[in-house]
Amino acid sequence: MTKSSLSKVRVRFAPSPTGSLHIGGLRTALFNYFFARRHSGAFVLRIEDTDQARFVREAEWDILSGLKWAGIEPDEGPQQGGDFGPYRQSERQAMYALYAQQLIDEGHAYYAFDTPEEIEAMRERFATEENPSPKYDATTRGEMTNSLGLSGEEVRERIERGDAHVIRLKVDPGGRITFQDHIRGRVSFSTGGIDDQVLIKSDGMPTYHLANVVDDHAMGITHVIRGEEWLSSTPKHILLYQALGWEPPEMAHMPLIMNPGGKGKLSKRHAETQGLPVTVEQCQLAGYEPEAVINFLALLGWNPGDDKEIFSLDEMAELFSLDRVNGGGVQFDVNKINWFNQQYVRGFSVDQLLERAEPHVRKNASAWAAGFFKGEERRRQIAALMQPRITFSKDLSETGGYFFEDPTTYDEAAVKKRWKEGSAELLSAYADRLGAASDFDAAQAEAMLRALAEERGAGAGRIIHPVRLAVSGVPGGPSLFDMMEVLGREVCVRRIRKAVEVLG
RNA sequence: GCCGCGUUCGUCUAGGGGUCCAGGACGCCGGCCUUUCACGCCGGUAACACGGGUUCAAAUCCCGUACGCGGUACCA
Repeated sequence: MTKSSLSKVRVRFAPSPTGSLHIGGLRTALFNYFFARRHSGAFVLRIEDTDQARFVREAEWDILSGLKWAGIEPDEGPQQGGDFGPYRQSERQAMYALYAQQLIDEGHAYYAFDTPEEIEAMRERFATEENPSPKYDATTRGEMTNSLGLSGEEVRERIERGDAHVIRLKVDPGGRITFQDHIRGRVSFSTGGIDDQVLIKSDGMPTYHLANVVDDHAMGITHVIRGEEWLSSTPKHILLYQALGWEPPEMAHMPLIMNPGGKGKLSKRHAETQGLPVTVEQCQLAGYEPEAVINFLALLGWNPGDDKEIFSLDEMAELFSLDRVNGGGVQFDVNKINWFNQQYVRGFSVDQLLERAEPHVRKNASAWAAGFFKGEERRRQIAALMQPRITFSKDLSETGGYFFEDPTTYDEAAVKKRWKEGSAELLSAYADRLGAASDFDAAQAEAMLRALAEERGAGAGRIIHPVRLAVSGVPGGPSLFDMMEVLGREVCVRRIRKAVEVLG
């Protein structure tokens, strides 16, 4: 019986607050969240702020709001509290110091006084072709300044004097660490390849390794689900669990999201050069719907085994299983995430679509954006007409401006193709009839147009296309007559006459 | 360099000894619908990294090679 099968599942998402929430991080959070929900467990947020140099004040807020946007709020965390707090590592320092001391007392760890320069010198001294980067480990620690070689007296003296020092784990090189990874199966490392890991840094802060192990244990974490970049740290962590006399949690290392092309982890730098949304913030700005983003992210490396692709958060949480997560890295495909977005946009009710578009429209200062908020019913008509033609809800605020403003230019290629000899005359006649008609709606506009075409012995297309051009300025868009009805008679007549004047 | 993980259409994947001359989705290309553009529908393109085993039978199991990625910090 493993520990996890006996106790309630507890997982954690443990980002360090160094910047905005990366979608790779969101995906890790998502998988943890799914696993927790699937097993009726708890999803814990822990902030790993032990690196003072890289700490970013707003990052914690950013992470939280990113998770909230995605719909996965933690059950426990710095904001929501919980029985295992505090949830920021900077507030748990005393605990790390306590266990570090215990490790020293029991001979599993030692003080080291070497300066970075001295360590660098050691590396240079022992570097060979086969081993270009020697480690601080069993083979070299005898050469260094640490409590293993110094007398107890001298160690005490140095510490009291305030000499900079760290605490290192004493790794026995003769062992082998083997563990069962839920995604990769059996994974095995020789301890000979592991250096004497720093546990407490000279500023008194714990390193990731110590803090992580202590907290996962103290917080009752049963399953560690994290990115593959941690796989080779896992034996260090298991060594720590052993030294502390604790049972390690279950492990699962997720495949990484790679740049398009497969070169390296998806990076912010890459995002900038290729315009990819790499952070939650960028996703929001680009107008992605959260449902699309989480659906896309979840299916990167995981799938429930059938052909279905569109899943709600709840469905995924219900179906999720670590056994169905693949081991290989996955490339970010902007086409696919756009397709997901389009699927969700198309599935929205008109009111939902409008609701999603609104914040984006508000940022748009154009005259027509102002017009967008004028008539409720009209806005709904426009949204309904545009819905099958857009990928992002915010496209409502970026294409289809002709619903609000008269076109000022006419698509050149379309003019060349559609504006023929006689177009001007036909359009003038059509405008006259529209103006004189007793009624005006889509059906009327169409009937009049077709009647005119027939009278003149011309195909309806000879009028439809130039009218579309006159009315919208562009070659594509919703059904011409629906569009005309929404615009209203006066506007249509005005635009047609204007086009006749401009295009001759 | 060393250690670890990975490798099915361009991409995300199904499949885990016979049902696979490998299925789905995105993309791309054609067609239908529509006198627009989309949507939708129909069709097409395209893959088991390579080499050895094991087996009556291998995409599936084993070994090796290649390639990719990750790690190799007082960063997480």
